Amino acid sequence: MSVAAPLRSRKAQIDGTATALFRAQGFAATSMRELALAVGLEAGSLYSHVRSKEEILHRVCFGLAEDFFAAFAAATTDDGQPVAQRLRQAIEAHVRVLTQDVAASTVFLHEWRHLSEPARTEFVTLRDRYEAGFRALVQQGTAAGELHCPDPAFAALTLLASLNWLPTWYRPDGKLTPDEVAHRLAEQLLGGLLFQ
Amino acid sequence: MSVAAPLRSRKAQIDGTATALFRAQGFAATSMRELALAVGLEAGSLYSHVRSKEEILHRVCFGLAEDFFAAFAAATTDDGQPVAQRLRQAIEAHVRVLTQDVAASTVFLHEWRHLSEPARTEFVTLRDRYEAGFRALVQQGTAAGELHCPDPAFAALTLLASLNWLPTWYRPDGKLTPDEVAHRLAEQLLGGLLFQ
DNA sequence: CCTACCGATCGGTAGG
DNA sequence: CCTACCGATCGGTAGG
Repeated sequence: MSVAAPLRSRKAQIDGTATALFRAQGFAATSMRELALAVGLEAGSLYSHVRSKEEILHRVCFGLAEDFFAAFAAATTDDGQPVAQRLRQAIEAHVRVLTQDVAASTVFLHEWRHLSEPARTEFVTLRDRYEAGFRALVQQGTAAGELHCPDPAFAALTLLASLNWLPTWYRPDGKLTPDEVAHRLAEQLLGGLLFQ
Repeated sequence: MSVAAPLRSRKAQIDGTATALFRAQGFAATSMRELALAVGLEAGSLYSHVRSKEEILHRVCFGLAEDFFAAFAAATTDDGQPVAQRLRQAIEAHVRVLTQDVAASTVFLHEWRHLSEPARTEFVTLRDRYEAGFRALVQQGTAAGELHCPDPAFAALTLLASLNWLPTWYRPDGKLTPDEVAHRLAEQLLGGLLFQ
């Protein structure tokens, strides 16, 4: 007795479609009826798979936060590499997560304010912690004499900021692969930080 | 007979308050009743000063577009300066417009998609033209051997992108003045483009 | 997963 | 500038 079958994939389909709609129109301007139509269900049926509209947003935002943390950790595990090299890898990792799912990234970057408390505060805390990781790298690099900048905290902030506009212009079907984009961005941004 | 008095300033007050609300919550999530309350009127009274919710958005978006164009033009009028210097001035001018009204800038950067046609297309056209101005500078600078980058169009795009995240982190009451922020950003970004 | 529906709220208008 | 109100639409639920 009872269901069982396509529950998992239905939910994933709903999340994915919702992400695309949230990206294109914003969370507030996207209605559950619109989502239902796009996914081929009646409005009320959505609630068999999803508790609320905000629950979808919550999953997207915190899911991507996990991706960013995992990518950063993998990119910066110390192999005795110079700090500048680890920073370069962190930049490229960040870009790769952004390019992997542009829609989800846009939602992550812009729509999180529609989370209600306490989720909203939790999210901001995560973001701050992530930024602190970059800040630490820039500070270490500066202390080690590998980077030169008047204010490491400012440099780290604007460095990350430089990357986060990417979902606005990046096209997955463009002529540059994600890795090429990541490499060029790192090159362009680090060129201003590295000695020489 | 008839009114006359505070019409102008009321409208400006409504625009300003709406801009702050649009920034904080997004256009779609901001109701006219909320705006009315914030401005000390009843909901219906708003429509004595304003034709529609979208009209406010239209004014903010296109008003700021004018500011950007004017600032760019003033910053790049040729005094026989090197291209790199004109690019630096364009960057600083862009940052100064952004810092001058962070709320309006945020709306300009993010909420324009809630414009309906044909305004939306007009807006995108303006943005493209503005970006083309930066692209031309980077291309000229590269051709003149003042800048070095593998792909001027890519560099111009990401350069501007780097600046546009500013409203997300910039605090008018921070320790850096707008001019200092503008200068540091230009320094950090151009450092990676300039020879040496 | 659908039908039918709830109360709330939306942008905007009429008439003064 | 207010009161009173319009039709539409919203997120979500009940009951099957």
